[in-house]
Amino acid sequence: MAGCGLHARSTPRCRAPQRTVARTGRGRFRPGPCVFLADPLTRGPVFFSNLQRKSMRLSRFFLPILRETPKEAEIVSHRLMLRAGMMRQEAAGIYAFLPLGFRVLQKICAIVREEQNRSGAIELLMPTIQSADLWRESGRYEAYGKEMLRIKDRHERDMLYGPTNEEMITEIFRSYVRSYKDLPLNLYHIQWKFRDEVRPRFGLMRGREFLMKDAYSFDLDQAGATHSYNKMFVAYLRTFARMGLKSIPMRAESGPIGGNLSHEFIILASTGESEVFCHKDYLDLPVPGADVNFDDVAGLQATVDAWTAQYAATSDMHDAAAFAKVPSDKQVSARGIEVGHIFYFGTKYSEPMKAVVSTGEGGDKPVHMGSYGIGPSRLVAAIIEASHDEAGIVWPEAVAPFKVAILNLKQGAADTDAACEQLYRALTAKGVEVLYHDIDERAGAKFATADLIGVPWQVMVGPRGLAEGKVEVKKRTDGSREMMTPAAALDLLAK
RNA sequence: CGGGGCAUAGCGCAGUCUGGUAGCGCGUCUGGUUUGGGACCAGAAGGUCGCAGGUUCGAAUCCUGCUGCCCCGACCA
Repeated sequence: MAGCGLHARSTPRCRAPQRTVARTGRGRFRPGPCVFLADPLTRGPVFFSNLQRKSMRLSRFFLPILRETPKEAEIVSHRLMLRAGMMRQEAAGIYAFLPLGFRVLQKICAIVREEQNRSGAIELLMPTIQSADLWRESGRYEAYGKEMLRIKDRHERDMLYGPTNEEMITEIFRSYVRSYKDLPLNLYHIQWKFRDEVRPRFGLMRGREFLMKDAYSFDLDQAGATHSYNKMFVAYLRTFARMGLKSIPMRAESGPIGGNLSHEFIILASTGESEVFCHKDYLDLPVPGADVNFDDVAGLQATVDAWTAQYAATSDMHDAAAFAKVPSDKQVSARGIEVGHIFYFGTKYSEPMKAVVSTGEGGDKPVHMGSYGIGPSRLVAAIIEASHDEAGIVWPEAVAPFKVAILNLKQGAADTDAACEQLYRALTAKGVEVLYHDIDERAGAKFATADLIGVPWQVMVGPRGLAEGKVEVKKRTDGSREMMTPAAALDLLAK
């Protein structure tokens, strides 16, 4: 399915941290309902920023930490998400996001939205349930197979839980758009999808229900479609970079349509599902800034060219001979996880579904389309795969559920309680997202919890430091710590 | 869909071979002592042993069927 552009075929192999080895398919991204949360670190539009509480006291939060790992979890991200109380499995491949996980999902969605919007795409929201008739028009109702969850309503009408939305968006487009003057157009939404995998596995990495951001572009001709494709290409580079990830676009199977306009965006993670091969230079290529001009056709093309000039392929597209031509000191073979997939498929749907526009020269012609997917729910897991250590998750600041954790090392003592309270209020007042660990637990337990849930900064407030008027600030990424006055900590963390 | 495994307290497990009325660790609750890397003592609560049949005086344990979940493979335009 084109929609499939959004995912991919796959063949990966997942290496769990210690021993597990698993294979995974690539190709999907799962998305979900979204609430949007403004990322305090970004410029750009902010959406519904007040829907989410900035700060929380752990005593009033819902954070079911597990000390031991449920045995069904094999890969790191799955284990850590369960232990950190981020999600819960409700059925094979179907998960509930608990508050902590939901916050991360929202952060991811917010970044995806901002970058989609920046590139000129427009958000709408299509339903999860679709009519089979729509799919009969494109011929995919019969072609899709058992992966599609088919449902009958009370009137015995054939319905389905959407695995993707090409048909629906094409139907919407053709209902309103008649002229080339309304092009180009790129519409996207972030919605739950369902693909009834034969074998769901690896937690969020390959579930059946998943949140997906899928965008669909419409252009008069291939040249226009290429520019639309390039816009998404650049938006994707920015999106993943903002999440603290190094993503590398890799040429993907273009399928029966032909052409070479399809790329998978792979992030490197030692426990990644698939084997990837690429030129080392990709690791240092600069990502376009927020001021990139998306209307600059030549400029965008130059950026895309730079990002596709060198060798980069997943194992199933790997060409050993071509890779051998890369200087040996520049050869990188690693593991990766597919987090996005963009695809140009021309008139595959517009033709059978008659999505045509007048050309200005008399007559109509089917529009050229492309579809572009990102899997926010899969990204939650992918980011953990790419960023964790023995103690737990290490969130990149942009997607962290909270920026700071305040650990009261002696709950109930007047001085530490007062210092924590003051710091909590001051940070919150400055808009910093804080989780105040105010439960009466031993210091060690608090350290373990904070490390596990991966909050970027920990402020430890204990009698020892307070005696000198100081608190200790620890950075989760490298474990470095420094004693400083509460005022200095406030300064450091609120900037 | 083929192959393998698991299902006993919230989580991790023992008990099943050799039927006799369910146990350990963690967690939870009470009280006390503790308090800078997952404390200690004392006490307590918590289980249709996945479901349904069968064998038996008696089934977590043996037999049959079913369901769910996990892993490997196939699949993943």
